[in-house]
Amino acid sequence: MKHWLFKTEPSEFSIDDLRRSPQGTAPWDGIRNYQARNLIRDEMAEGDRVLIYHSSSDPTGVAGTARIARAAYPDHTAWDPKSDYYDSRSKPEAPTWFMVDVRFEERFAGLLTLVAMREIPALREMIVLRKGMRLSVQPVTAAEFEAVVRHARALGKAAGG
DNA sequence: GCCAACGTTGGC
DNA sequence: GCCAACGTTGGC
Repeated sequence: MKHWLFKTEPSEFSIDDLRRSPQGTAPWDGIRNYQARNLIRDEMAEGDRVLIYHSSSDPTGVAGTARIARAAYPDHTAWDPKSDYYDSRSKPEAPTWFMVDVRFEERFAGLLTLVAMREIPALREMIVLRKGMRLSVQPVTAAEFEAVVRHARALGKAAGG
C-alpha cells in the first residue's frame, strides 16, 4: 500500500466538502500536470492512504486523511468544452488525463500547519516542505504519513478535543 | 498583492 | 533540441 498527499484549495474543495460528498467519496478531477498524471495513472491503487492538504489558505496544512476509493480512470472533464478543465488534446479513445476517486476517512481537530510540520524532524524530507514544490499530488512515505497523523491527533488533544 | 519557482509553449 | 517568454502555483 502506498501513501500520498493531495493538495486542494479549501475555498474550492475542502475536506469538509469531501466528507459531505455522497458516501464521503468524490472524484479528484482537474489534475493537468504530467508528473501528477503519471502518479495517478501508474502508481495509485484502491486502498492507498491520502493526506488531504489545504493550500492557498490561512493557515495552510494537512486537514485530515482519505483513501483512494477507485484507481485511475479517464478524467472526462477534459472532454467537456464547458469545463474549466477542458483540454482538446484528450480524447475518449486516447485519454490524456486521469483521476482517482477519494473517500473521506478522518478530519483532524485542527490543521497540522506547514509551519508546525517544518518543526517535526520525521518530516524533514517531506516533499511538500521543499521550496518551490508545486506538484499537486505527491508520494509520502509510510513513516511520514504516520508522523503527520500522530502529531495532528496530539494537536487535537492539546486543544481539548 | 507580491513574486520566486517551476512547467509549458513555441520560435528558431 | 535549445531556451526565452509566458502562465500558474502557492507561500508569505
